[in-house]
Amino acid sequence: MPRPRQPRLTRQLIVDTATALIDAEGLPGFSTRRLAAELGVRGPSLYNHFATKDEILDAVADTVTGAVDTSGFASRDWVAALRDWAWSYRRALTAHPNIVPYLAQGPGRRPAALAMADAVYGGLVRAGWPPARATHIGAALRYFVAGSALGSFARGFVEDPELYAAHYPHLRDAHRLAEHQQSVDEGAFALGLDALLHGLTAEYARTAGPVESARPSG
Amino acid sequence: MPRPRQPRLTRQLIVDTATALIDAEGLPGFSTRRLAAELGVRGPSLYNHFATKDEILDAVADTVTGAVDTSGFASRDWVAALRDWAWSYRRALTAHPNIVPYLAQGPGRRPAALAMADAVYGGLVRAGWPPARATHIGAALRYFVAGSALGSFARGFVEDPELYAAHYPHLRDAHRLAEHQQSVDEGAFALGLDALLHGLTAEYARTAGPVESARPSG
DNA sequence: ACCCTTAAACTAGCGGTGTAAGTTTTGCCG
DNA sequence: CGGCAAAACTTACACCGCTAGTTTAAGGGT
Repeated sequence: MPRPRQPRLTRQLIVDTATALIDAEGLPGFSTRRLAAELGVRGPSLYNHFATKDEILDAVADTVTGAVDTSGFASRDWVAALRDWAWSYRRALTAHPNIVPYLAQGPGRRPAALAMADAVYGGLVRAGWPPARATHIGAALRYFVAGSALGSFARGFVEDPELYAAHYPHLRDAHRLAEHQQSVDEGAFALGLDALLHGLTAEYARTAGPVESARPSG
Repeated sequence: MPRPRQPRLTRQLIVDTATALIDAEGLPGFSTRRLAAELGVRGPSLYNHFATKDEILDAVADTVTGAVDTSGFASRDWVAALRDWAWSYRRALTAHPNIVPYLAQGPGRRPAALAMADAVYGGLVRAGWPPARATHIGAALRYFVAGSALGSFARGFVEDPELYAAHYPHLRDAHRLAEHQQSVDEGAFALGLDALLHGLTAEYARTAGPVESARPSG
């Protein structure tokens, strides 16, 4: 078949369909041939629009990351900004959990991830954190959010009571976790985030300060 | 070739070789044929010892998790125990970073991961944390450790200054992160862990208490 | 109005993957 | 010592990412 009157594929259409496919069938079920079939097309046609499969995945990941809101760093104090950002970040990832293992490996060349890192780092430095500390804080929060979206604690447990009862006495009711999965994960996230921010606030009082009153000695 | 005088393969030998191969070439470079070649064998022979490739990966992941030390929960206060565990957990994962994306998806049916979860949960409950809180704390710490081992913040940046300078003003020196990768990641982990534990200590003072003096209400 | 370049689909095919099926020979147990 | 299970093998299937070359339509230049 030759070139059609109207192009059947667009980068945008490919990315949207890929996102839906990954959401529906997971990363292992996502192949270029399968994606092409979903688009009514023949596989290699995708390579007219993307150079590699990873480039498609990067575009999907970038779209997901693009939904994260970092506007708090422009308008609120750093603790509130971090909290808003972390929750927004988490919501963006849990909306498409299957892409997280790919996405979590690093910002790489994805512009949205870089813009996010830039906004967080800039906001923290503006709030008076030393640059090295700002990097650490951004990384630590990213660890926590990515980990929470990736390894849903509850989802990992198998629904087979027998498996646990025998050998792991404290986990006797672990299979019930699957029922409360969302609430367990959200509760753990809320607790951990609050604890993190609490600890950072204490650290801030000890070592950092507003930009206009730079600390006198190193 | 028929059955040999002495079996050439053992589950243990397969797991060890698989671990080394994954360490050396990463998850994408790990295939059953490649592993078999490394063992001087023909590919399908592995299926005499493991049912699927994932079962091999589970065994590798379980061995890695088995190196995590949870003994602190038996001998130290809960804060020190959590700290020791988190660092041990992190060391175990960063020793084999390439398996982490697979491992981080959940404990599943891997006994070492389940034993670890059991020890942490039990230790926290013994220390006076309400069961639901103990679950949340274990999960939160796991998020943080898995996230830090998975998405090394520094490793994710590309070594191309131009890429950042143009569009992300605050990340102008991001490419330098690659040079200090280990120190950035460890610093971020140390900061985040301390903050988490600080926040949990405050929460403990507010809501929990030793088992022998159970709170009177709610 | 025509040519020519480029775009966007196609088909064919390469080397690789996980794994199922069936074969062969050995070691061990009754 | 007969027979069965174990552990290697070969063959093969369906799928994978991706390359190469083909075909035809779209669109810009003269």
